[in-house]
Amino acid sequence: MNTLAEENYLKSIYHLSLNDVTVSTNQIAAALSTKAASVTDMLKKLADKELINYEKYQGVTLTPAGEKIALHIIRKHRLWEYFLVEKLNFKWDEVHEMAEEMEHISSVELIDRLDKFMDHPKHDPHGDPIPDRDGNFKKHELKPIASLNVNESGIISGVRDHSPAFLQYLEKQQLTIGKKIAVTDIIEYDNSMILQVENTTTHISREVAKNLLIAI
Amino acid sequence: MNTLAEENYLKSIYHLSLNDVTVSTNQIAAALSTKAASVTDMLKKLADKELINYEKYQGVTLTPAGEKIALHIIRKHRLWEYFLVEKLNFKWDEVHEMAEEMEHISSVELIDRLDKFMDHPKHDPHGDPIPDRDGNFKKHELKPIASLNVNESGIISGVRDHSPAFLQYLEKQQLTIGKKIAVTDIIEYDNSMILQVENTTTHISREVAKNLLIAI
DNA sequence: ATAATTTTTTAGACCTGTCTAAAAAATTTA
DNA sequence: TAAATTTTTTAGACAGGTCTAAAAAATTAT
Ligand SMILES: [Mn+2]
Ligand SMILES: [Mn+2]
Ligand SMILES: [Mn+2]
Ligand SMILES: [Mn+2]
Repeated sequence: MNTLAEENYLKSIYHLSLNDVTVSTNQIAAALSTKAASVTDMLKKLADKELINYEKYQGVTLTPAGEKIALHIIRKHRLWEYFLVEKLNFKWDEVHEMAEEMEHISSVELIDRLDKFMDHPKHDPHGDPIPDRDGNFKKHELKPIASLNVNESGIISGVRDHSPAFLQYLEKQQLTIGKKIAVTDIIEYDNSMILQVENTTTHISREVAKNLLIAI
Repeated sequence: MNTLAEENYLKSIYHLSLNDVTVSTNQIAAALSTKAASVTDMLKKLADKELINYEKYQGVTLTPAGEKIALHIIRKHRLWEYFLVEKLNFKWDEVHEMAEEMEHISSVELIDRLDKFMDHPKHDPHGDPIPDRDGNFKKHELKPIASLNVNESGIISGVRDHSPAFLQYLEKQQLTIGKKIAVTDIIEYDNSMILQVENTTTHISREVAKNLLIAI
């Protein structure tokens, strides 16, 4: 159907489209750790297949067909991540690279059965929504803890940074998905925040507060 | 590490080596549905990597390193087949193509956890042995039902033909792994065999009898 | 033992996906 | 708005893997 490279480009374009309406050649190159010239080559191929809208120098957007493919890859990625954590007991910081390979397994029937086997999970281990087989999901509105004021609270529901280092740090601080947090103080000097997390008090930097998301 | 193509070649050579000490270029080409010229190209690469012993015109054998890789791919293939049947409820004739893709997922930790998740199965859904992480397995000695005489019996433990058509036929006749069978009669005219399978009587052709294996 | 046939290898081409270097276009700066 | 800078595209090359056609070696038949 589509090559591995094509799938990875479509997925990257989809993710980048969440922040910008149109996605640039250089953004894609950075996301895929490749060179701008290679991206241009691939954009032509994807445009020929009518998976993206592309005018040279104007950046790209996904066509409905391209978005559908991207969402299917993302569905597979997140279902496999859920499987790895819930069934094989991996930690949430260990599963991304494996899922990067597994998301390219092609069988639709397989992924539907996997979905059923796990009781149709709605979110992956990092709080990201899992699209259904038609690509639909309700995008939960999240905001960073950094946007809270003192005495405001919320439930941890996602992360903006998916790096193992960040995820391991959060795990150690018990700042995991589903935990209720409240802001007890904000240090004026560096804008760092003191949080109440269940029975314990935790001090996080502004940087961390920006990358840790709560449900609105 | 190794490319997908290299892994498929090593696996094919391994399987072909079970029937012949040395494996020919044409045999590999047929097994992989490719051309002899392509095989020769790849054999040079695998010989350069010291994964096969290759002298031109002399056929090939796997080196210990090549065999280790082949067994690891086969381990993954069979564990995924077991997963698909036992956990996702696929039928035994549906899983091979999916496993052909899944066997190339690289993580060793993943496959060890999968093995543990399923309680270290010793055989795949077709009765083939699953190598352990070091590539060891006890090769069960099997013989075709065709080698039995009247009144002899055995337990169905494997198949020689893995095609969906054959597997579906066996399923319909209840001739599945683990079933005890006894030969009640052999028809002289065409050498077809009458079997007692639990409470029912089944009539199978010589062709089927040759491809259905019992433990010795 | 020679000829005919089959198997295997070589030669040369092509496709995908990547790269570097250089040219062209767009954007930013002054 | 002209110059400097940045972004993007083009040109040309290369590696992996495949193919067809033809040559070479091995095997089988006569
Ligand atoms: Mn991920
Ligand atoms: Mn995730
Ligand atoms: Mn199989
Ligand atoms: Mn099998």
